[in-house]
Amino acid sequence: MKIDPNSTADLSAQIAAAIRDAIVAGDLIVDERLPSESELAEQFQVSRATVREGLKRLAAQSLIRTQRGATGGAFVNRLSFEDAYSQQITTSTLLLSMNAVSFDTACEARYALERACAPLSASRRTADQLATMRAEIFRQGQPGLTDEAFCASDVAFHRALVDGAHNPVLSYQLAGAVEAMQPLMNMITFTARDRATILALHTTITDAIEAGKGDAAVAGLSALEEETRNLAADVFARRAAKR
Amino acid sequence: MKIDPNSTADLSAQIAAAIRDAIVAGDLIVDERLPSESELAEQFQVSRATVREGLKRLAAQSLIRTQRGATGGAFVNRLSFEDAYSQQITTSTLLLSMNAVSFDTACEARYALERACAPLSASRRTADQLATMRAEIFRQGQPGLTDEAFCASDVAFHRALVDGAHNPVLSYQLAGAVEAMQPLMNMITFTARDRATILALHTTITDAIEAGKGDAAVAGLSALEEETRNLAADVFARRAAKR
DNA sequence: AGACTTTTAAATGTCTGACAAATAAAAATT
DNA sequence: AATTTTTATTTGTCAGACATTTAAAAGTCT
Repeated sequence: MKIDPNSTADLSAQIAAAIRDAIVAGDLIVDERLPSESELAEQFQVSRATVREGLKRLAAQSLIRTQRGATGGAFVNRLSFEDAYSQQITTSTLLLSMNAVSFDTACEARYALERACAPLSASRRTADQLATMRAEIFRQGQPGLTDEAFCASDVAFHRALVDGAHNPVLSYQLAGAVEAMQPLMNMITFTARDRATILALHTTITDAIEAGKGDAAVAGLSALEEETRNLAADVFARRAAKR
Repeated sequence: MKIDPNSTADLSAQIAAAIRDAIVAGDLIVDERLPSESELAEQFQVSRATVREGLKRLAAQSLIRTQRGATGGAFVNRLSFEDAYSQQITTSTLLLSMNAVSFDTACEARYALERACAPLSASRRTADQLATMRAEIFRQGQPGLTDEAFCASDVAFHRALVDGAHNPVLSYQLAGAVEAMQPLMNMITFTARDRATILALHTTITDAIEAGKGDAAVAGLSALEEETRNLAADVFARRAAKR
């Protein structure tokens, strides 16, 4: 682990990169303790403050965790799926909001990915996941539900569908795509008729999943995608007309 | 933007969270300049060192960038797809290597996602992307290619396929899945016969993409998935037998 | 007046040294 | 032997200083 004294980059960034590389390369293994901040400072020939800034960068990416006290220090962190989820969601959300990604583009990506899960979910979903989907459908039918609550329930429904594939890697990837769409979905106001249409499609999809018919679930998702895009197009058209 | 003086969490983490929330909520917009470190220190009632540690956390996530000099400071960064790619790849790679994700699970996720792109790619790919795919196939046929180079070319091939969908959100999601598989793929040694089989499937897929036949491309990817899993199973079986 | 150079001010980057707080091991006490 | 106290180690935070970079302001020359 070395840093380049001729580089113009911040020392703290170089230190973070050096340690990160060591972790990715497997030179530092999970739960291994890094040298103390003072020792690292001596190793890299920098001050403790600079080492700390480097370590904070790594902590922000959940690559290390720190512990105070006599036997404390910085430890290589086992990146959990949960940590990765939340990072993914933050990143995806900002990516969409900052880059003028069109609703259609985001929607297309989301449903394409979700269709990839459907056949797996149809053959593997647990009774529990199926029950969650039914419960969310029921909730979505309750009168007096706010648009935000409707969207949140929608996310929960799709989350259960995705988790039904029983593939943590897929769930992780999809978490970003599904959750990042929520702010965009929240811009839509759902009429009672819109909700009824969506509900019917959710039921179609759930029935297909229950019956183990992946193809039918995929078809249902495609119909839902079209419906969602039409709804959004209406909203944008109305908004444009107002100006 | 406030921090909770009763919280036990690190002050630098709280500061980072407060600013991150402000960015996600849209209170701080892209390219907006944050107050200087000294001003933030006064606002949060902490030392400048603590503020800096918080800012470094945000910089590690590409949420801000800093500039030195008279008109410098910390600016809200427009999270680019490129930045998001590389973060995704690091995260995905570590996630797989640290969590004992089976080859089959990773492989299944990867090909499921890739099949989601295939129909879009079949209808939208540019001539350029098609040429890239053909070029990589040609490279993969060269004798004397190392296993690592073969894998790298494989990644480039699939990358072009995914980018053919012309959906940056999909490309971003897939970047992680495809690249994170590479270390796993590198564990496999490819015989000449294996390579020929893979090459044939790559050609099948490319032909389908060129002809605009999404279904055929999907079928080709499924065949490739099976082939890949069989190869891996052989490797693991041989390795187990050696013990 | 305009072009060039010098100065200045503001900001981040780094260093030093100190103290606070947490924590586990070692030592002392009951 | 069990409990309490002490000690050492480590991270978290602070204060102040200086280095470096940068752009604007001031000054100088043609």
